[in-house]
Amino acid sequence: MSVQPTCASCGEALEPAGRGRPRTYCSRACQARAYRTRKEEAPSRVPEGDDGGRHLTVERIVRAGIAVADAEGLDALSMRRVAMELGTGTMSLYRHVASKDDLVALMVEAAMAEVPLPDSPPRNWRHGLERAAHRDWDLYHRHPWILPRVMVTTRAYFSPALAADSESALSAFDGLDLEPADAFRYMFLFASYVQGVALTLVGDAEAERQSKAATGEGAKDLDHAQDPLYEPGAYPRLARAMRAGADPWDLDALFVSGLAGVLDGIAADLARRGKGA
Amino acid sequence: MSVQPTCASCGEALEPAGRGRPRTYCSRACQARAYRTRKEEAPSRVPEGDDGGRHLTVERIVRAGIAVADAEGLDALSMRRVAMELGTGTMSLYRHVASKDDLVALMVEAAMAEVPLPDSPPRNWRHGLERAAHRDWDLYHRHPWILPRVMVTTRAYFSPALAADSESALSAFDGLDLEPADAFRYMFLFASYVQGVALTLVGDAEAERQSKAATGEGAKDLDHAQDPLYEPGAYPRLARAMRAGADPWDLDALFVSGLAGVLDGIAADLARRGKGA
DNA sequence: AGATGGATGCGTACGTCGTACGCGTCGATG
DNA sequence: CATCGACGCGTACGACGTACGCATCCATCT
Repeated sequence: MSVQPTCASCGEALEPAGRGRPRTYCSRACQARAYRTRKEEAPSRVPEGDDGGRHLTVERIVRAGIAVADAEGLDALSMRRVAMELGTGTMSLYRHVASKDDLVALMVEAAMAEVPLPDSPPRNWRHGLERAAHRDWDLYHRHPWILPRVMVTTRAYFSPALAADSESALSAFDGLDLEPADAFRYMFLFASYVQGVALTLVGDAEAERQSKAATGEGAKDLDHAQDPLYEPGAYPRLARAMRAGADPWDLDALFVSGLAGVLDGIAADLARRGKGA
Repeated sequence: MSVQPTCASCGEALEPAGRGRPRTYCSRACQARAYRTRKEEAPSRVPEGDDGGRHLTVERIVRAGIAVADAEGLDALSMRRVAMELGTGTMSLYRHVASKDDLVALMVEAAMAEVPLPDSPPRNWRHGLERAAHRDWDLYHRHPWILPRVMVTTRAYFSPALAADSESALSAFDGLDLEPADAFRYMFLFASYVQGVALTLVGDAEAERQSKAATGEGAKDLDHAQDPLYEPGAYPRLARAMRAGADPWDLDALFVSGLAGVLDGIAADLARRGKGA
């Protein structure tokens, strides 16, 4: 009887998994099963509707976690902090959540479920992708902290919400009779761009929260004086670009502008393949 | 005399900065100055060439840190670990490095400096951006751990290497007589895409290292049986795409394919503005 | 030669984190 | 009324970043 940890779903032995965070499940299949069974066995003591606030549930824990992450970033999320928020002991959380990793995964699911997927078919593929892009953009605006998690999800974890998101984006090409591999390539280009911009958005949000906490106010525009990025000299082109235009950091405008470029690129490839639509 | 921390460069008071990691410098200007002075005052005791290995220097520390991060990921990087690698006491590192945050910043600089920027002017803007893209791609292949840092750098930190990278990419448009703001928009689109793909690359690298550490071998293709992403059902389009083609996870191929799309998009916008080149 | 003072190495200690373990208490069921 | 599983949580351990202060070394100046 060694101290080897076991998969929270199938109970099989689970290697310590190198130096990274300890794993909770042994495979994506196991994680998916855990989600399913959790949803099925929900009504335990309280008949589900009753949420007076006394009883500790997964939903309450996840909600509290999301509140903390929204307000103060993923760095501020600790099990002790969530427990304090709920007025319970730290270890009580582990009755409902397998690990911190698991909690964050559940938070991502819940946060993504909050922004609905479009349910009507798009007018055309371009409209479909634009809708999908703005949905994601909205998501990252509300919950910037989901990005670092998304970035690891594709291979290591399984996320129903993320899969549904991809599925929805892919459905934009439904009528076009594309090769599945081509549709996948387009979606990959599209999703990579959106996530790439999200990186900047998240970095901005983080920086803004930090400077807000430090100075008590949103220091949106610091003293660009002696900021090396704004001084011509080492980076003349960059400096010119940073000073130019209204505000190169109007991320929303940059996002839609770049998105148009991405869609134009896809359109060019579609035209080359004779699938105009 | 309070316990308030001070900026490592200008010595000014530095607010605790919310919940995030404690800051080391009070502004990008201060960080840039710290880099400059550090480079100037380098020859202290040992005349610089002598690197028998006995003496502790910033370079040795940074090299050790990079080695650890390359081999085991940023999660495995701790001050104690770096010190052990160098056979010194943990706190000795702080004589040469202001904080862990500072160390990571220096590691990013060193890692990026290792892959040279092109020094000849590009044949045309497309060639210039392709060169830049492949340089970044090479970078993320060698040092996946720099991405989470890059993602926060734009606003909160200043990185000479990153600025030089952007400057180099911008130079692709040199002959075209573009508005600075337009060139910036193109670069933003381009960089966002590259970073977005890098997200997937990094996630893959992380997952691979974990499964390698766990099973002792690179489990490149797990049992796709009962993997919910490969089973038609909940995600039919996605499942079809995942099964389709040779290997949808040939990231290098996906990268160049998507890059072509991005460049086509930029070309379309250039043509619309009558700047064909 | 001896004194001095800054630069350097590092041991100890504090407060944080995730979480293993085990005890106590409850409520539903026999 | 006895029992037993589900639940809440107090304590403790080994990681982490790093503040602080002492010891040592060497270049310099008397």
